[in-house]
Amino acid sequence: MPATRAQVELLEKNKPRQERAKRTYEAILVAAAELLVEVGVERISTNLIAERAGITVPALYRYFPNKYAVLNALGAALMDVQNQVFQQWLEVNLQSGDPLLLLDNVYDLLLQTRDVTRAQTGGLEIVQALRAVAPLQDLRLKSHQIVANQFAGIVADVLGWPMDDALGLQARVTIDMGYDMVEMALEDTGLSAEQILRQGARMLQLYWQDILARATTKP
Amino acid sequence: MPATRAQVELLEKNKPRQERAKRTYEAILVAAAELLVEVGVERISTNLIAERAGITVPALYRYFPNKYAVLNALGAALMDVQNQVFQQWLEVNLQSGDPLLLLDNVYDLLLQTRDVTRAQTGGLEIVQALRAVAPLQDLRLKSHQIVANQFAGIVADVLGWPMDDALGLQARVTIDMGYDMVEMALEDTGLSAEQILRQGARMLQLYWQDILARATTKP
DNA sequence: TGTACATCAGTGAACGCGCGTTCACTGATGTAC
DNA sequence: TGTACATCAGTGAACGCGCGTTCACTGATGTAC
Repeated sequence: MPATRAQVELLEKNKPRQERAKRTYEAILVAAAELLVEVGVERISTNLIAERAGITVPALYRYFPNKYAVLNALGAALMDVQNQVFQQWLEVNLQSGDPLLLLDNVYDLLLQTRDVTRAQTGGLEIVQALRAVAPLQDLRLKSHQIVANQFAGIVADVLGWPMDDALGLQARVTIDMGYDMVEMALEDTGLSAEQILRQGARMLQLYWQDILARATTKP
Repeated sequence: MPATRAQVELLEKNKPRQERAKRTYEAILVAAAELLVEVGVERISTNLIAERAGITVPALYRYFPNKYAVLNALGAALMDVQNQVFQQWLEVNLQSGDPLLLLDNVYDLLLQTRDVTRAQTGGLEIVQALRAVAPLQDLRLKSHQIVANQFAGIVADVLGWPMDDALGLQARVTIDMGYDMVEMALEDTGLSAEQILRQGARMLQLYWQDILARATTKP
């Protein structure tokens, strides 16, 4: 039964080789992002995307097998910049020598992630589509998994802890909650995004202080 | 431009009056929930729903003006049972006399919310649809808002605090993160839902312990 | 520096299908008498 | 207790439209010589 949902080809077909093709490819992604905002996931279509991109439909089919592949490309790009923000945040805060600095700067990370997501046209709508559209769900889940593993690895490394299931789960919950906070900050425009993220950062900070406290107390 | 997204009639048309009609109405909701799981939000249609419900399309139109109204009814029902779980949890834990008991039983609340969401066919998919489909977004946001206000009111009441913006925001972040944790527990079947919720409960617990500690320290 | 030509990129036209929506209608229900 | 009838519930048929997808094709690009 879930066969209906999972059997969707997401891989891109021909990679653009010439200059003109690269512009077309980009135009497709830009058009798709705009339409995601304007009409929503449930109404977006290859016809609509091609028209907005200023090309004919068969031109789109040259690069993408269907609309899910377009959304997948959009989603992959967003996951990528989000991951890069995390990566860079880790590096900056680790090279200071004091790993506990990470805890103090969670708010910065959330804010930067918010900024980078908001900067992408349809950033929020892309994340929401990754959640709601079955063939795309793996992308977000795997991406969070990777970031969480990296985070857990560093915690284990810095503190000399074993990289066990418990740590893995704590890292995963932390990462997912972080992204959820950013999503919340973007979803409800009636609330102050900064204040939400400040509370969220505090929550994660307290969580890790507690994890650290328990670990150093026990042995 | 967002006019394209917002101008969707969500109100139901004729309420079912006779017995037969009530069965039809129910069959529509059941069919829609099943199809949400099987084909997803982007593919669900009034045609599909009517066929699955064993009625003709005009019969569906008798009760709902479009598919969004069907999803809205489904979403409203789910928000309702989730709110009832919260309501009951509050009552049970407050009548004990010690309001701090609430903190110890956050895990129970999360677990119960998970259970009730999972019990509804397409429970997770409904929540995801409420996030991703613009005309439905208000339903989830307003529902969380109401629950958060109620929570803030009780905290203010029990502890004799002023019901200010800060408290309101803290309550709102708490509620939203709670639901996000439940969603996470249902989304990633590769992880133990119970362990996720245990970590999530711990996070919220530490957060409120800190809020309480700061409040009682200051004056 | 010029051009022939292989390859890449995009088009126009066409298809069958499922979509949402409306209509005048038939049939079912339940209650007033 | 029986039935006439107003109201409620559901049908069949029809519509125009946008959807995804494919085809044989023309046109653009860039590089080998």
